[in-house]
Amino acid sequence: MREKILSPLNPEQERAVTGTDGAVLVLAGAGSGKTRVIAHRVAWLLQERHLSPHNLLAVTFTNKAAEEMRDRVMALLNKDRLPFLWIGTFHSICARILRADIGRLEGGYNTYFSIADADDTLGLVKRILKERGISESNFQPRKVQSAISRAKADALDAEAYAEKARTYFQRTIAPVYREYDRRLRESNSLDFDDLLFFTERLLEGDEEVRERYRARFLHLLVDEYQDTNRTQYRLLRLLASPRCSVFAVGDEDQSIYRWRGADIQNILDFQRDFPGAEVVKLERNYRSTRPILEAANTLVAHNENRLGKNLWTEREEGEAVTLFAAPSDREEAAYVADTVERYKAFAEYRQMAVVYRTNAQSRSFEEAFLNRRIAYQVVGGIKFYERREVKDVLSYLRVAANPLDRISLLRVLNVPPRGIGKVTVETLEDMARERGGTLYGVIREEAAKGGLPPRARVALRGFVDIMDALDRKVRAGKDLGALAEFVLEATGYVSYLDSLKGPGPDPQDRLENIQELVSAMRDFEIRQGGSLAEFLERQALVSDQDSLDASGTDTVKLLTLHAVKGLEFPIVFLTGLEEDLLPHVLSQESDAEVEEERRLCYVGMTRAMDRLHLTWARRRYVYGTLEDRRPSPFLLEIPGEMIREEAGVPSAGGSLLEAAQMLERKAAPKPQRPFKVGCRVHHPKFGFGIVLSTKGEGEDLKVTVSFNRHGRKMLLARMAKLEVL
DNA sequence: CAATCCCATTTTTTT
DNA sequence: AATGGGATTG
Repeated sequence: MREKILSPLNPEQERAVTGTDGAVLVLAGAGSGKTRVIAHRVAWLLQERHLSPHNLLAVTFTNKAAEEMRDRVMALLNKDRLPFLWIGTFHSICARILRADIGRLEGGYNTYFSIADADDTLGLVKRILKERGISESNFQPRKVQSAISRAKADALDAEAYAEKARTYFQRTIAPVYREYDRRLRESNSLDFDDLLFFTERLLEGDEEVRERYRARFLHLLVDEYQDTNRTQYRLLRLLASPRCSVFAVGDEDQSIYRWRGADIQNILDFQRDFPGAEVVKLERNYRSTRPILEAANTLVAHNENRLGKNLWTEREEGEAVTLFAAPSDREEAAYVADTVERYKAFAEYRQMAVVYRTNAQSRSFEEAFLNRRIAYQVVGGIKFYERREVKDVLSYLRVAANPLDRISLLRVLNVPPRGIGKVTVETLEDMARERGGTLYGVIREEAAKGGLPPRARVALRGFVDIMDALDRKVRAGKDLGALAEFVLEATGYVSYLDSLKGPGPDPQDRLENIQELVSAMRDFEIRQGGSLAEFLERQALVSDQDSLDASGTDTVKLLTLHAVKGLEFPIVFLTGLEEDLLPHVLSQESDAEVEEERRLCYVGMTRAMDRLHLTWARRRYVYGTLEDRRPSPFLLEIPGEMIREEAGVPSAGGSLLEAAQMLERKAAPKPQRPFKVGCRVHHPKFGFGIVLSTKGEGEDLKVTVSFNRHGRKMLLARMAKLEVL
């Protein structure tokens, strides 16, 4: 057994696995076997150090990674179950902790709390802004949402935020934040940040709970440490007693979630935070050939803010990395599809991946693959559980599980339309406020009697009857699939979908999505034996990667650079290597942002085991208009001799030299089109801003600018005294 | 109250 | 290109 755990490891990996009981930081380069190190460490602790599974907590980045980790450990130990071993994402672990003890926090939450997703919370922000007459053009809901999220990551609740608010923006949204939290509270709902933030407050404020977990967890193992945020860091410190061993694995070169609050300083400061920590570097790469690794190493070496390491591989021989400059995005897709077909002679589809910066780029590839009948799967994108029809059905179930969930209740009250209109809803909300009762309670009262017009009352009655019947089925312990089917049937959802023809998604597709939901619920019931509440929680916390089908159908994977993290493929197409796409237009304000984009590129390159193909397009459709594109500056950071240029279509020359010239040309002043999307401008009255888009030309050139202080304005270029900076 | 039409805007990445 | 919101109409 001991052999099984240690023999597959190289000396550095073994040192990490068998390392001290103090803190350990494993700096694991791409493809150096970091997941393996955690799995083997867990197995080692259980087997050789005789720890109980009860004493370990392993944190992964996705639920899928958690499952794989558990499988690996079980295989190493020849066990077919390990029920007391906690493995999960920060969010799912926090949800679990809160289910047990959220009642000990102030705020009146109970164990049936719902988890509000990004869509729910955005809707909530919009409603609040509208109610308060705050202009959405100056306070974009998205910005407000992320400010609230940021505040929670900094452990600032609404009160603390209001106190600290200085800028006009902060002072305006402080009450919005307060109202947002109030609404979540009355809905017995938590957003993603709350899951972490509440757990922090619970552990910090409640000694008994804190000591319970501290006494339990003797080892904390954290994967992807470079992408933890400040709250997660504080949680770690709260959970770790002085005698607990913290084992963190990560790679600062793969930190790509700064925009979500991840703080690369966590990993850079590990040795300071955990004095005496042992540091193990894993620099041997088992994945890629030398040409691939060399190109990737050279690129990422341009970053300043890194610990630095030197990845090497024994796979000396290998095909050169190629670069293809396509005349257009269509032809880029055609090139990829053609190449996929050629590989198909000796490789499987599943061994190939097409990677891009933005989800919108998947389209041209989907079209090309559809044409050539290449089987593919888009990972992520518009997520399954965010599709409207799926959310509608889920919302019924959410109300059944948590009747206080007002957000879900308002969503389905009149879906499919049953005659409960805006006026009625407003009346009901007023009544709830006056009587100090819950919205759901008021609806039930008014359905039975009350002062509403008869038509509205009958409509309410219909809704309440459905919910009552659903409730009975939940209590009777009906299986999950049956619950979903009941919702469909009782609400007449299928014929409602039929009536939705016209623009928008094909009703047939929507129907299939719903059927998919029903079978996902069945599957969950059979495989995990889970309850409705467990299904809803799981569902709320799935990641893009969780949708990667394990069923093993042979498909080419299409996915973003973020979604591809942690995966590997024999053949990788890294596409859209263009200026303003990678690095993205919206991410070049600071060096830190550009460095993150460079890491993103590095992550994409290092996914490839045998073949890496880079592509870009000279012209591309962006929001429906054809744009001229330039190659990504990152391409010039990789020496020409490390890249072989593909001729591809004869008319397309496209050499690195040419790329260099184009970039030089760009550096020189460009008089003909001064207002480029993304460039900074100054206006005498509105101050500094960024050009969002342009319209028309010559005399009629209009420029849309997002000003720092004054929001979005559309200006006539020849009138406004706009100065390009 | 619901359906229809028109206009404007757009996420870059997601637990 | 596609989607969502707002206003308008039946």
